[in-house]
Amino acid sequence: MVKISDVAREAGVSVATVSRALNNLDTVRPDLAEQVHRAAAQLGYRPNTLARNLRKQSTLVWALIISDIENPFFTAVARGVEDTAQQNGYSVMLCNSDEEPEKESRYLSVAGQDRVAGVILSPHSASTNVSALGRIPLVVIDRTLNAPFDVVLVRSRLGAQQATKHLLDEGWQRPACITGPRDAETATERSAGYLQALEGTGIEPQVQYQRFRSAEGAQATAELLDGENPPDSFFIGNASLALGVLAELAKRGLRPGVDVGLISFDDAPWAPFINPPISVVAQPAYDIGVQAAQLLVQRIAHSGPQAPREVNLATTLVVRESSQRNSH
Amino acid sequence: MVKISDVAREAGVSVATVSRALNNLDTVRPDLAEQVHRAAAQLGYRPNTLARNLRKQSTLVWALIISDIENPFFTAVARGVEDTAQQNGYSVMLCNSDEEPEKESRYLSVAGQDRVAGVILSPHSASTNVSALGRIPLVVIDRTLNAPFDVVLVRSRLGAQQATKHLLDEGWQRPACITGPRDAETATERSAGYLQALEGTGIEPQVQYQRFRSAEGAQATAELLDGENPPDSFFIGNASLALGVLAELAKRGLRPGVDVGLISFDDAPWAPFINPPISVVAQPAYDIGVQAAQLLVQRIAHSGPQAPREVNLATTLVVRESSQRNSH
DNA sequence: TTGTAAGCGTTATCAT
DNA sequence: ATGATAACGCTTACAA
Repeated sequence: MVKISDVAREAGVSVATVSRALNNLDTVRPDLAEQVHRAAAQLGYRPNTLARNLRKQSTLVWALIISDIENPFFTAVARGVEDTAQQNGYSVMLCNSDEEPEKESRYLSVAGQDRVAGVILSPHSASTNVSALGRIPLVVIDRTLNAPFDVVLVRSRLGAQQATKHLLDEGWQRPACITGPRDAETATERSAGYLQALEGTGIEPQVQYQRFRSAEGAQATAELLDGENPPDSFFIGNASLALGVLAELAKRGLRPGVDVGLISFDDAPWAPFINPPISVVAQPAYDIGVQAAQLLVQRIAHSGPQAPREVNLATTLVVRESSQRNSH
Repeated sequence: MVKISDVAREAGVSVATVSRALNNLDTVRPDLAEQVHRAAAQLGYRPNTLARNLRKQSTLVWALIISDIENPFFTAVARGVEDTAQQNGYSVMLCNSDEEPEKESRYLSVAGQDRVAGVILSPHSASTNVSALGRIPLVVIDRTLNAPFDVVLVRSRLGAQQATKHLLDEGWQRPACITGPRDAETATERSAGYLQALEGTGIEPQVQYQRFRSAEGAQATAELLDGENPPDSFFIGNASLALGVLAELAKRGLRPGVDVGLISFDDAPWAPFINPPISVVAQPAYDIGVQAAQLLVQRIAHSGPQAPREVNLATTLVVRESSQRNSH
């Protein structure tokens, strides 16, 4: 393996000059720099990242710790992070905490140990302990933390309110809300928006808090429909829940967009293609990733203490057929 | 930051002994080892991964380079790889090549540069150049490479044949095949299985080669249905295509499982939940990840030249409603 | 502007 | 079984 001293010999300069030239430090004479670059190219020199890391006590790698890699929302976020990282010379190590606190803390610990340059985290809970990171810059996404860090959020509540209002505007009379567990901020923000939309309408709110999974969506739907005051439409807190709702409705022969109204959070890949196409509240997932990455780049650059920043992004109401009346 | 020499002083031994004790090399007296561990714990010693990497010229990180992070198949693979890596003390850096050769080669280059301990790759094409990896162990998945490496594959052709035969057994008369582009091995293997199933039946095969995307699935369906010999059923090469097919069928008022038969490769999360539930050829995606990871662990352990191994996994036919006649 | 040399914190070799 | 000590390949004071 050709190293820096080989390049130095070939170029007839010292290793320090080679290092400076290769890192484009403008304290080196242009012609010498040129000479060094030629020598490096000729010998096929590849800097040894490992040595560089040890010397600088840091790497050019980010850790992106997300809570569910099988959720299309997070994969879109990941693409945003990755593209932006790339542009800034970083690689990203994608870690899937699978909503398990132990996995999450192990990844946090590995990130600290490996001296990654920065971390982007969608925390399992607001009380997630990030002390293992030491002074490594951190950006939080999707949910807030009980500590002052840069964070990128979406206005979930507003999106939920708009979706529910849309249901009402379409003429549905009794919308219900099926969302995630009470201890998930994303879940409660969405039900809060739903409740806001119902304020002053005289409609009695019905909210089901379940885990963000298909089976639970089906079960919640069944309970609501079998209840005293069966809803005629649904605002659903995420795409997995929506699948379960759809299955239960199909089982009962209830057609979305005709017999029942339906709108869901998150624009899953399947939403536009199934029958009928599903109306959704789309989150700017890719952009969340980009914004978080940009905050991280800045945080790394100005490593001094700096007030935490918060970025809030808007959702988009995408009206397809499932939320309309008599669309068939 | 407390380092190995601090532990050495605290324990009253040399740094060499500390290193040996901490790495559980049984060449150290038990009581001394005990003493070292206590000292390390007391001081809160955390080994510096960066120094270790430089010294060993390798890391405890794998690169997993997949071609599409938004494809549920690959995310399931990723989970299998990650869990197994974890168990063996490795972290995994997930890289999304997005089917772009340039991204793929950049990741290959970063992996080589960063001296990762091993790489698992779903190559964009059979001629992907992996020379940037040097002697870093490599395991290939999903598609083969024009070079002798360990590989984990699925018996796609057999799965496709079974699916098509199932369509025939259900009484469908003219199944068509919609699959990926001709230069994708996974695509052609699936059409090959379809063709095999039709051999000797007197049925005229109809195959559409398209990109693995929803829009193309819709278009192919339209072309087939508007053709001279419209099919009465479809064997579809992957889940994205299937979404497009479903959309086109809905547009024409054709109901899967009643007016038309339908079975698709890949058990997407939405497949069981939509109306009607979709029959599929399920790939053992998680297990592919596990197997690939295990091959990699072994390859790393026995770094000497060793004959490449090939693991072939079977698909599972999952019959739901879309492939049946008169299921309603 | 350039060169010399001192680390960065381990692991591994070689004596003892 | 243990201890000194030389790498690993780079970056960066400090000196010139």
